[in-house]
Amino acid sequence: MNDVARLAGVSLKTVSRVVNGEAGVHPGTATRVLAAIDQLGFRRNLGARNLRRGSSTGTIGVLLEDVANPFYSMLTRAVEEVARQYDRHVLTGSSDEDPERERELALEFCARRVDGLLVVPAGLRHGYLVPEIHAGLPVVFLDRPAGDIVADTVLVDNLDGTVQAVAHLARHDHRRIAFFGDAPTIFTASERLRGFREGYARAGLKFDEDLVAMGPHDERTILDALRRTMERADPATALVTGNNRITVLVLRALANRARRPALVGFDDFELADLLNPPISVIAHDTTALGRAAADLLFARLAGDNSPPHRVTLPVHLIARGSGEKSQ
Amino acid sequence: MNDVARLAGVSLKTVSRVVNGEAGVHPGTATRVLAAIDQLGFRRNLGARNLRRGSSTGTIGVLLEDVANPFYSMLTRAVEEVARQYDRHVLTGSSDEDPERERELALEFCARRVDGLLVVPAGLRHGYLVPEIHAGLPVVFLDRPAGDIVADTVLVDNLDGTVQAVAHLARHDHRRIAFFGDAPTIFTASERLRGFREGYARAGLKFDEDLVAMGPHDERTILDALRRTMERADPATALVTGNNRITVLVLRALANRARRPALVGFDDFELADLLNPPISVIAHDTTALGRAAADLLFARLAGDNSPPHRVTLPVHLIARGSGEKSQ
DNA sequence: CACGTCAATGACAACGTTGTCCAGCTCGGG
DNA sequence: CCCGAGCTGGACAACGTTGTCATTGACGTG
Repeated sequence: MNDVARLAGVSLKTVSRVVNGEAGVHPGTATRVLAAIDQLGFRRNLGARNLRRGSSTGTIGVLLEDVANPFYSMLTRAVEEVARQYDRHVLTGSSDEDPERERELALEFCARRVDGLLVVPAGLRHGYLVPEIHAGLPVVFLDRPAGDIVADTVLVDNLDGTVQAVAHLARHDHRRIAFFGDAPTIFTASERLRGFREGYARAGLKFDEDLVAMGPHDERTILDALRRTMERADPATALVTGNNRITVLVLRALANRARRPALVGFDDFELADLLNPPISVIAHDTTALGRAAADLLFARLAGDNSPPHRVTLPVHLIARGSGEKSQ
Repeated sequence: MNDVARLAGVSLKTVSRVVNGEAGVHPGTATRVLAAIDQLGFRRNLGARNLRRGSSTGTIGVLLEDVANPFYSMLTRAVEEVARQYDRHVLTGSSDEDPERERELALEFCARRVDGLLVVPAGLRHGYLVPEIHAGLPVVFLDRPAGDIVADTVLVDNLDGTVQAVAHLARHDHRRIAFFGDAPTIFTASERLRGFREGYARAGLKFDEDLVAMGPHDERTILDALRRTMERADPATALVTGNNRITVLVLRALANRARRPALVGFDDFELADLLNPPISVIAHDTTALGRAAADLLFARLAGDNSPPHRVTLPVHLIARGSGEKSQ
């Protein structure tokens, strides 16, 4: 900016005025300054600007498990869209379900003075965020609640989802239904398991612990789980899968089997309707989830300081056929 | 930091020393300072730090079409992974294929003093980046080349991809093959079309312009295109789709049809192997693409100033069945 | 002509850090 | 007892901006 001023033969402050479109600069002077800016390829340093003005950095941080997972990338996009309306940019970080990594990223983002933080928490302890929140940083938890602090949270109705899944399968005469879920330390996984039991209870079925296989899952554990639950004297005739990844693992494992259990998966996914049979799922509006969380964040930034909200978005079962009978 | 100094009863500079782990601070003093930091919830302002030190901001910018598209989210993740190795964070921006938006985002990222820029270009003119590149900003173009400037670029072998697709279909006795591609202004789309023609030539087939339908595509244009190419006296018996989205649109449009053309899609996608028939695709290693581009960027940051590279990654056909005959 | 008004511009401090340099203290050796 | 070395700690400037206030000169008015 100094160089620009020198080249245009004006003071630093005048350049600043031109750059900021402030009134009270002679048009001729402004033209000279703009020419100098162009010639030097000057671009004002937003870091310095924000420092001086004490204003926001214009960024928000998003912490999630893995941007490559379609579920999270849709969330990210929804957040980006809202952020754009408020002239903010998005810093993303993938925690890979590692609480320590999540903490590092969160504190790093704080040191960068993000205006707010959206977190899909991996860990259960978020005390480290308390000073930041206290210092005025808005934080919204997304898809999962914070472990040990009260804060804004936007969830989907996990429990109701698996309740509906079991009800649907029971309606189609399934009596022995298995559940393959993610690691029970993950909130959504344990909620979905809870809903699964609840569904059994409401359908008046006898719950059998042996039909539950919690993760983390990979190809091998899924094959194991299928063997344990399907190849026995009283096999499960139906299966509920606890998230999109597990659903895909199961589909792949079942691909070449003659007999397949009926199936309802948690999370909708692209092409579910084009498989044979089309896969019934518990769907929720991922975009709405991201948008709701971002809206809440920006409401906080705009000064809303009501007590922490906890929003639960509905889920709904999309019956496509795979839940109706074993094939 | 001032407050911390006051509380600990030391000078500003001593706090700075403690925060930076510099030598020459009495352990007792350090402890007092750390306690004060803890008590006040102090977190150093990285913006100010970078300003003062004139050092990097520790961020790189990634510009792409849409983070929600699995192809781009895999790229993003690969980039994030490399960035992490170099202690950098990632700012993403979706341009939605709008060159103006891309330009805005790029310049905004420059003003934020990102250390480097990875761009999947939407527009054809990138002159606006010249001053920045000249000023030392490393920029790597990814998946598509820059329109009008020479710069580092990492591509996949689009041409070879559709050449292979046509060869594969011709090998299975298809003589009339249609191509549904994206808007021809998009580099990858026009390259793939070029490869498609080249494939016809190499297979000794007679090219028919009427079997080509370039986008942008949506549900309606795909239905139109299918009608035009398939419901005629001399219908196409096979189809090459120009990217993952178009492939999915086609699959959905064909879902309830009795007769389906043979199909080869550009871009692999999850579950392609589980459809009926399994979909043959031209696959490329998306993660490798993102990694290669990021590696190149960080090489530049590390001081490599050899002439611009242009890397082309290979593609390969995965024959799964859908390319073999019409059903 | 003196004065107030207004438009245009500039000098200076400050944002929160860190690098440079210097001052004070302690301690051991001569 | 003096001196220098080594260890602590602080004062000050600077990074690139912008907010505040002062200065300059031109102009219109009584």
